[in-house]
Amino acid sequence: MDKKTQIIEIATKLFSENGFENTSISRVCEASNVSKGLVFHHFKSKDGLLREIFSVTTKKIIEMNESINDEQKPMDRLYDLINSFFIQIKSDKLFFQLNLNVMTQPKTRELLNDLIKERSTFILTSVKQIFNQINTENAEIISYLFIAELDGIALNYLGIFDNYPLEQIKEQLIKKYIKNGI
Amino acid sequence: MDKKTQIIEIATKLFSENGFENTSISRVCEASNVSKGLVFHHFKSKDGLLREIFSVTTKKIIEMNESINDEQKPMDRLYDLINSFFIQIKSDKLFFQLNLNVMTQPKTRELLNDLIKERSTFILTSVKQIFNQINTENAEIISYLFIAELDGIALNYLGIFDNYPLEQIKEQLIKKYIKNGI
DNA sequence: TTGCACTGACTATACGGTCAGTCAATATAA
DNA sequence: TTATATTGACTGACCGTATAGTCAGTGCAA
Repeated sequence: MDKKTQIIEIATKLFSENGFENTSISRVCEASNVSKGLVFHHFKSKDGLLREIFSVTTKKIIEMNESINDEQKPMDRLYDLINSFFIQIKSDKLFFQLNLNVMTQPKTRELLNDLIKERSTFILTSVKQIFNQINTENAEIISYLFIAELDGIALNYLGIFDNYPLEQIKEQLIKKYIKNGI
Repeated sequence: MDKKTQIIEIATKLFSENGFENTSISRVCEASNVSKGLVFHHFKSKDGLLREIFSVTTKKIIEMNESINDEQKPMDRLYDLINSFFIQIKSDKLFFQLNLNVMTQPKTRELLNDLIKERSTFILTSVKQIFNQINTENAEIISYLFIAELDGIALNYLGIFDNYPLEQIKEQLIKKYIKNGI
């Protein structure tokens, strides 16, 4: 494998597990069997490495979204969205962990500000599109609330509550958004 | 003012503004006109200082809740809860910032694990009590979702979206929980 | 021969934490 | 009242360590 890609992958894992500030470049080098010089050859700084990681992740999110965007009915797309969110949050905890981590730390949030804006705009637009097609009143505000709900669930599940009843919460969400008319 | 209290207050402010990992004890000392030795005289470590800060904050939350817990109707209490959340989030951004920060960083989350559990249990219990009195079906899950919504709103408002339409989101929340029957 | 991925020893700096000691206030004893 | 002992808040120089980042140089593919 390309060593540059390898550095990105290992760094993503370590940043997720230990947090960005608590992961030194030396540890990344150790874990990926690469010299310190090489990291700074490929990335202009530790901050630059994080930016690249965040960009790569955003690309993945966009690709994933495009692959789902079939010609389904909007209600089914919403259902799929909720389902895939809960699947992801269970299987890829670290990914969510890292994103929460960098978005809630003042320094990294500043560093990634433009990339965060770019990503969140994309997500808002996608969700709003669905609610618009469902013909929801107040689609924009409902979209904001929907995103807040998912983010809040991720936050509470990953960082706050023990024995978080994910499955029941998912059912409740589906009931709320799919079965009732919001 | 007591120098110990002063250290706690200044440290809270700096940790909130710059993040825990990005605030050195030296900077805390500078800002509060106190020697390094004194900080370690009062607190056994930097981590210990953070734990004390978090504890103090939890105490404040509990006190605040108890002062609200009048003999109001449960629906009014829910209304008050939502309102005071939105007032707080606007006026005390830094406070929320710090709490999100320490709960999403692996190292600090570990360090504060027991305190986070204690606080979140208290919050869940308080909210569940209200929904129980309203006679909500599935009060526990509804409580989890309600808390997730508020946390998500805080996260999105403080860390993700520009021009977050707080006021409209508040109205929508009230409509959902108070005017409709959830 | 040129260019580029790659190395690892090196530097400057900043960090958390320690420690010997100062000083003022309080308690004790005469 | 006066002299002495004890406490505990407080200082700042100091220490070992770890960090991000540099750079002169190596080896290899085109």
